[in-house]
Amino acid sequence: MSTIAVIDFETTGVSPEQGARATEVAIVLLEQGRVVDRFQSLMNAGVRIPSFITQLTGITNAMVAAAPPAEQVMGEASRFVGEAPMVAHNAAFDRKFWVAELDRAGLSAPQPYACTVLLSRRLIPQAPSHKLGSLISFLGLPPAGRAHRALADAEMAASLLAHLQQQLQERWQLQADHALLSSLQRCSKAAVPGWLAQQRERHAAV
DNA sequence: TGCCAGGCCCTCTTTAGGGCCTT
Repeated sequence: MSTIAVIDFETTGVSPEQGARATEVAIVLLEQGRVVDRFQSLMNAGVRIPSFITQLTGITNAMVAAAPPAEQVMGEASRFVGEAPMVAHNAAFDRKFWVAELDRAGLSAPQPYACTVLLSRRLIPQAPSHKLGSLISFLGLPPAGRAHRALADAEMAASLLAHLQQQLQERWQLQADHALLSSLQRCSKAAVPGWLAQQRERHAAV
């Protein structure tokens, strides 16, 4: 049975190359569209949190100071994910921090990533916004607690991913595993209808 | 004080520019 790990980081900024560090990580394991396990932890990377980040996330310096070291948390997160493929909302962002924080902990990051922003732009082009919270609201999916906290955002991204997988199955009769989603996100939006028809024919021929 | 990234998409494009999305 294929397991997908949906991840979300809270951080001190947008770029590890510019010194930003992770402050919290959450991972939700999905199997056939259902949540089967969760991991969440604040982490202490030894950096101060900018005030606007505290306003955005609610994560304070005191909270992070009381959290376990970043290296320890990333080691636990890495073991939790294993070799499962990963998905995030704007995966380019979370993947950078996944790679950077694991590298600091002396660990590799071999997992492939897919992105729910790219997927939703292709499968839900009519959405007025492709921000995570906006998509959840637009689709009528249940919110999962405070936005901009890692577990709530990971739960919402998982809910969005399950919805996209269901859409692929109901509208195009495609079992949306990670390989299919990764291929889909590399298509241009204009090419999606033809690509989906091609995939369905291929699936029917098997 | 103000700014800082980067990959993707769309269009008034392709020898480019601006907006989106993440914290």
